[in-house]
Amino acid sequence: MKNSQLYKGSLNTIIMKLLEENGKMYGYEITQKVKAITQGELNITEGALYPALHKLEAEGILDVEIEKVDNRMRKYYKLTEAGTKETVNRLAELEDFIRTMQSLVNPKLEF
Amino acid sequence: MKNSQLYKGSLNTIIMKLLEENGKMYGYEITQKVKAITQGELNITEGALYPALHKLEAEGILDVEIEKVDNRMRKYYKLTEAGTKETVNRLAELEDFIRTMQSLVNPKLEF
DNA sequence: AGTTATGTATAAGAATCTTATGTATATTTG
DNA sequence: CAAATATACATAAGATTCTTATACATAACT
Repeated sequence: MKNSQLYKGSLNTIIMKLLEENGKMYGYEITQKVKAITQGELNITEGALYPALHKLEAEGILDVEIEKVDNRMRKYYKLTEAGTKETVNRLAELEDFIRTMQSLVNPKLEF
Repeated sequence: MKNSQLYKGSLNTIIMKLLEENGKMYGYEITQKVKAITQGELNITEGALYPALHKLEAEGILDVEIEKVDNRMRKYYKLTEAGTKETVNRLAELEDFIRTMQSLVNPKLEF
């Protein structure tokens, strides 16, 4: 998704957070949204996104709903009830992670 | 290194930052230092650490120096000149990454 | 007419990490 | 004193995640 290896492992959290915020989204929409929010910093590739979405669906985190718009297929994903709960955990983990990395990189400061 | 997948890809940056700060360190020392700094949050496994050190050495980022202390072997690693330069880049990448993740998770706030 | 944008999908390979195992010495604990 | 824990390095098999390439299809722009 980026030249930097750091983004590895963060895709699921990103997807879940966006869905929590926007209710339902389709794959292509997610890629564009992330690109916009990060001002081009982060480009999610399809090869990473679609398998991730399928896996989250298989795990019961996401529900899917197919629509046809302008004669093109769209698969809208939204969080299940379990997915909504899990998102809370994932976001807490992300905050812990960021705090931990800050403490490693900036050991002098308090956060 | 942790139950959370988020730490994937951050090991190299962590190693390089610690070596930048402490001059030279050996593997086991790194694992203990990280555990201490993060108050147990992050435990680097040997299966991740040693291959990472070997690779950084092969890439010319690290130099190695073997010592024998208390009849036990220690391999001290330190940044090469190129490694020191690269560390600057990696830390900048980490800050960008953290900022980007913040903007995704906390889109209302400014950073 | 050809390129770009929209939209989803998968497969091969790379990279990173987990888990398990192996070797060896020193120290602590029951 | 024997056993467990700590110190110290190493690798191999497998899991997971991602990149890169490819594939299909329609819409819009140039």
